[in-house]
Amino acid sequence: MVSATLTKLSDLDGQAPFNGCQENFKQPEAAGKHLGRKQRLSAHDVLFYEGDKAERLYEVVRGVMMLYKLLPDGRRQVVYILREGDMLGFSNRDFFDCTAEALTEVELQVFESREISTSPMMQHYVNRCLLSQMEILHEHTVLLGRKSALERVSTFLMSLVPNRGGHGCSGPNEEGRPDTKTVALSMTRQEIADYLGLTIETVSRVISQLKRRGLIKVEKQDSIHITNICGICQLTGMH
Amino acid sequence: MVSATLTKLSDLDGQAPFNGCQENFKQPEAAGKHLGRKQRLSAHDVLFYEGDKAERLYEVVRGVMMLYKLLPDGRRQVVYILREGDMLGFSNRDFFDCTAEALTEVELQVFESREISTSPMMQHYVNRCLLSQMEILHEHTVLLGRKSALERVSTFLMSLVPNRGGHGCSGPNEEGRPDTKTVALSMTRQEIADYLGLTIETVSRVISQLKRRGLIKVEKQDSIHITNICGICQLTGMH
DNA sequence: CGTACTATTGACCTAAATCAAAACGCGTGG
DNA sequence: CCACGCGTTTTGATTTAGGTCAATAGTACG
Repeated sequence: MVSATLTKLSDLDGQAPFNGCQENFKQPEAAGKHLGRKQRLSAHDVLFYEGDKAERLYEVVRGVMMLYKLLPDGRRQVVYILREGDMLGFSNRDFFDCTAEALTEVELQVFESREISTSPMMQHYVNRCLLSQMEILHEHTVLLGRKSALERVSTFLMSLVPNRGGHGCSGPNEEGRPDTKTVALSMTRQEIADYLGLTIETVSRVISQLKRRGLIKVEKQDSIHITNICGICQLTGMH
Repeated sequence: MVSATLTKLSDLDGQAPFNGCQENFKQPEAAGKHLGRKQRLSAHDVLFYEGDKAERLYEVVRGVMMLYKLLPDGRRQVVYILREGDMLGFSNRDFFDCTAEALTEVELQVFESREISTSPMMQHYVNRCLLSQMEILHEHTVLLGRKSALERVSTFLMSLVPNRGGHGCSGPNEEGRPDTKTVALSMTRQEIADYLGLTIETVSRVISQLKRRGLIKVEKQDSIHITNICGICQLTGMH
C-alpha cells in the first residue's frame, strides 16, 4: 500500500544507521531539520504518563519499552512492547492514552510533533509505523480474547524469535539442524503476565511446564533458551 | 497533534456531508479526483477476507461492520467494530490481516489506495483515523486482558451511548433527568461474545443479570433500553 | 402455523485466579 | 568469600468465574 523501504526513522538523517553519537548530521533532503535530540532512560523510568500532554514522538534506538494502561483499582494491562526501530508518542486527542515505561536501559531519538507534520517523508514513515503497530495489536487482541495460557506464553516466546511463526515463517529448516535460539525476555514475570492478560503464577507455571516438556531451558530469569522452536510454535494456537 | 477537524473523509468531496446520492461531485481542491465509487453490502456479506490483496480503502457511510480474525480451529475474535465515518482496508504488508464483514446493511465509499497516497489531505485524514482506531484498540486490549464479564458487557453497552463513559463524559446530568437511552446493538449475541472474548452463554447471562437489577430492558433482541446509564457506567471497571 | 434460527436458563466442569508458603537469585557489607 | 536480607519466582492447595453441554423458550419468516 505504501512503498517506502525505510526501517528506521532516525536513518532519514544520514546514509548510515544512527549509532548513538551526535556527529553526523547532514540536514538532508526532505527529512527536515530536526535537532537530533537524544534521550536516555534507565530500566523502569517512565517516559510519559497516560493523560500527559502529547508534544513529541520518540523512536526507540536501543532497548525495550512498554505502553500500559491502569484501571482505577490497580489492574494493569500492558498494551504494546516497543523494540528498536519502533515509534511511540502518537496521540489522536492531545493527550497520551497510555503510560510509556522503559523495560531496559533505553536510548531514544526525540522528534517534535511539528517536525513530523511538516515533512511528508516523515509523515509517510509514521503512517507505516502505525499500520504495523495496528497489525500487531490485532494479533494481540486474538491472543487476549481467545487463547489459553499455554498458547499465550508460546505465542509470546515465538514473538521473540525473528522470522518464525509469523507470515514469512521460514519453517523448521528442513534438514535436522538445531532449531534452537536463546531469547532475552527483558521483562519480569509480572510484566509478561500483564502483557498476556494472566497472573504471574500462571506465567510461571506455564514456563515450568515447557521446561518439563523439554522445549525450553531457563538460563537466567530473563533469558530463555528455546530448544525446539517448532515445538513451541505448534503450541501457539496458530497451527 | 494534528489539526484537521474533518470527521468524514467523504466530506472532502463537497461542502455538505455525503448523504447517499451520487449527485453532488465537485472534483474539488486538494482532495483529488476519486471516482466516488459507492458499494453496498447486505448484513453478513464479506467485504474482504484475511489474506486478500489490499488495494482499496473504504469508508463506512452507513451501517455497521466488523473486522475479525479466525484461529485454525474456528475460534473467532472480533477485533474492531466500524460505524459511520470509520475507515477500513488499511494494510501494512500488501494483504489484509483481518476479514471485514457487514453486521447490518452497509453503504461504503471506495477509495483506490493510489488516490490516498497522492493526496496529502487524505493522507492526513487517514492518519487521524488510524490514531483514533489505535486508541480504541488500546482500550479494548484492557477490556480483554483485565476485565470481568460484567465489566466487559457494561463497557460494551456504554460504548453505544455517545458522550458518556469516555473522556468527555457529560456525567449523569445533575438534575434528576432521565439518564436513559435506547441503543441498537446491530450484533447477535454470538458476535458480541466474539468481540468481548466471552461465550454466547456468558453474554446472555450478564444481560439477564442487568435486566434483573433493573438497569436495562431488552426491547427487541438487538435493541436495549438502558434505564440507568450511570448505573451501567459504574460497572465498567473504569470508575 | 410450522420451521429454524437465536437466545436463555440450568447443571456441571475446568482453567486460571487466589492465597500461602517455600525456594531461588542477587546485591551488600562484613 | 560468605552470610544476610530482600525481592522475585516457583510450587502447592483451594476457590471461582466463566466455559461446556444440554434442554427449553423465544422470535422471525415464509
